[in-house]
Amino acid sequence: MKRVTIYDVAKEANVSLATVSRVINSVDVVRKDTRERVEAAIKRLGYKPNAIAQGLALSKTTTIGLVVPEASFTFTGNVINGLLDVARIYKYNIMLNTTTEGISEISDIIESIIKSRVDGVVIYNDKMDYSMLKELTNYDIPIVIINNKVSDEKLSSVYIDIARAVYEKVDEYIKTGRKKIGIIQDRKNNFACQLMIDGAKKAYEENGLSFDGFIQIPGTYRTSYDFLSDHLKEERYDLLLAYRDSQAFAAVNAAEENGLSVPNDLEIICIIDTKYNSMVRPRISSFSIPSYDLGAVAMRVLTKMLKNDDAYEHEIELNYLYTERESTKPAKK
Amino acid sequence: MKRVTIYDVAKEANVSLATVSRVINSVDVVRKDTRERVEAAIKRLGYKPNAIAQGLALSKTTTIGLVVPEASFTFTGNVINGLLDVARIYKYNIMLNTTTEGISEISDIIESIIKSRVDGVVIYNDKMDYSMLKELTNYDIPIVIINNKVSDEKLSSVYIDIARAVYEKVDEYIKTGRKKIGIIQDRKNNFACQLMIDGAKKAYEENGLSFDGFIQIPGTYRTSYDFLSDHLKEERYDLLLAYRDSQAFAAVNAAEENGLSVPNDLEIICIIDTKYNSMVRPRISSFSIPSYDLGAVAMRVLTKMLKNDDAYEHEIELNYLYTERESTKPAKK
DNA sequence: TTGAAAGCGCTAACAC
DNA sequence: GTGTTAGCGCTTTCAA
Repeated sequence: MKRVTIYDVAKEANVSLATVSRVINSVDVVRKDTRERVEAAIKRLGYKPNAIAQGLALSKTTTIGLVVPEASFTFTGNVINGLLDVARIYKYNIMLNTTTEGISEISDIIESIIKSRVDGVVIYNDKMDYSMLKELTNYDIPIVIINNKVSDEKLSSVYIDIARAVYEKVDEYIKTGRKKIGIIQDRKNNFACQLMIDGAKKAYEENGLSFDGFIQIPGTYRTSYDFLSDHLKEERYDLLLAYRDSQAFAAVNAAEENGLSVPNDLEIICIIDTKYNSMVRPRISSFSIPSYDLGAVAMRVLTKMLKNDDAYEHEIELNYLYTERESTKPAKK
Repeated sequence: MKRVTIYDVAKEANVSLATVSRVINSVDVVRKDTRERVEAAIKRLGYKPNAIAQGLALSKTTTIGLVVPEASFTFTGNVINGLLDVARIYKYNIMLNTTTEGISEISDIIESIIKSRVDGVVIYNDKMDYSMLKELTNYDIPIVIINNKVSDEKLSSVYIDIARAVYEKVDEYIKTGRKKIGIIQDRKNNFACQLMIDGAKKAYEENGLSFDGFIQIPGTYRTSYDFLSDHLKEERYDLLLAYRDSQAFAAVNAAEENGLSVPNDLEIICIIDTKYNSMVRPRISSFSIPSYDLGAVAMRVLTKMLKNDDAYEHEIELNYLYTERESTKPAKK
């Protein structure tokens, strides 16, 4: 089936290609009857405009680049869903790119983003590489960063104040006498993990204490679970904070297999929330980070940037909510 | 920063744009010193070829369309990872599209796929809509379907024989006297679920029995968990088969909260495998469907189709493996 | 209201 | 080995 072009339609409808172009772009000057003739021809031929040619003519692709960390999409998935739903509304296409461990690939991603001339980029990447940003802003293409508070002329961000979330929780625990708090390292989310530490530190310091509960997983251990199984034999905690759901599960399992009952002997809180948090037993208390909104808002901001609409904030903080479940002791009312 | 074009490079290097084109496409006729001059100019100007213009000139975008069901990416995520890894090797870009419940949107997706003139399409979608396929094959664009056994001239598929997996398992259970087997409906995976039923039916029939264990979740129940909590009060099963991990968890939770111990009073098997299966307690026995490979192989097949290499099979079946964990009784050795 | 023609940035004959 | 030029399919002035 030969691909039908605007010329074919023009010939079929007995008009010039300019007129066809006007019809498909709803330029309102076309007379009703010729428009109908063209529309009929389009339908008859099954014509679909070539977005590539349009992109070339307009220097505009209505495509945005999306960069996310590879590996698990459990949490990222929600972000993507939010982003896609909004992108659909505005008819934007999505070019998906994932970042892998190998740092060298970052430049490949930039290369491909620039080459494909996307109109904008959304980056959701924990190990935020500022060199990547710098290079990208060079091409002055609008960028929205998810989960990082940064902004610049062509750069906005949508994020959650994880440090504050942790700060508040830790402060509450310290004030109620549960001062031995650990934060489990998350190698795949170094940045977020650092924010957690920052929040904890602040809470400790404000209470005249100093924080030393960062639990580093030695490289010799294959999983957090393996390490925690050993670690919890020697070290007692009142509360363990994990970033990802799977790390919270690892903590629960390691605890219970060491004879520690959750939440009585050890409380556990997860930062991000996924459906799995309410599926395991005990259910894991967590902050419910609005992951879907993170994606949706990011895309919405990007569309504003793309139409040079200045009515938007460059740094958008979304609210989290703490959801108490069974892995923590009920708060005193 | 004005976007630099091939003309700018040509001028800078004092050659014609044809020569620049040859250099960036590594056409080997260029003399060494002029090539170096061009390369220097490219670097100096920070030139990156415009893939859109290339796409127009070549009628080839080196982009493939990927269609996946939205919602959870826990399992789909692995498929995507596999696909992306291979796509990266062959320098293909990915246009991501998700299908939602609303059936009307399918035509939008096709529309956007055709318009963007991708070179090929990979579809991973349970509720496989054959009308979608028909329309897509009309445009004779190479297509690879994941999780569905179909093929045609420009159509290949990569799949797993879920019916057989279930058949074998069910047969084994029947032969060891555990005949009351239930299959939990999965509304989000109707097709896969039907395959499970087919497999079970076959096993029952071959054993002179008939299968009536399909557990439909009434629409009035919000979750499988809610329904199973009630259902398991009235109905006893030897084995429950779930497609997704979350449904298996629902079954475990519902069972244990009804005083049924897993696996002693009730065994549970999950079809697809995710990391969560080994994180919950009891760990869930499952088939490990090679989800990553599903994506990787699909992409590899697609690249073969794209270069008109005929040395590939149109229907590729991948093997599954059964992994026994704690939600089933140990097989007698 | 419609058509002609230039141009978007690149590739690939075809000349030289 | 390198340059010239005609497309690729579309949008958008500018004329008519």
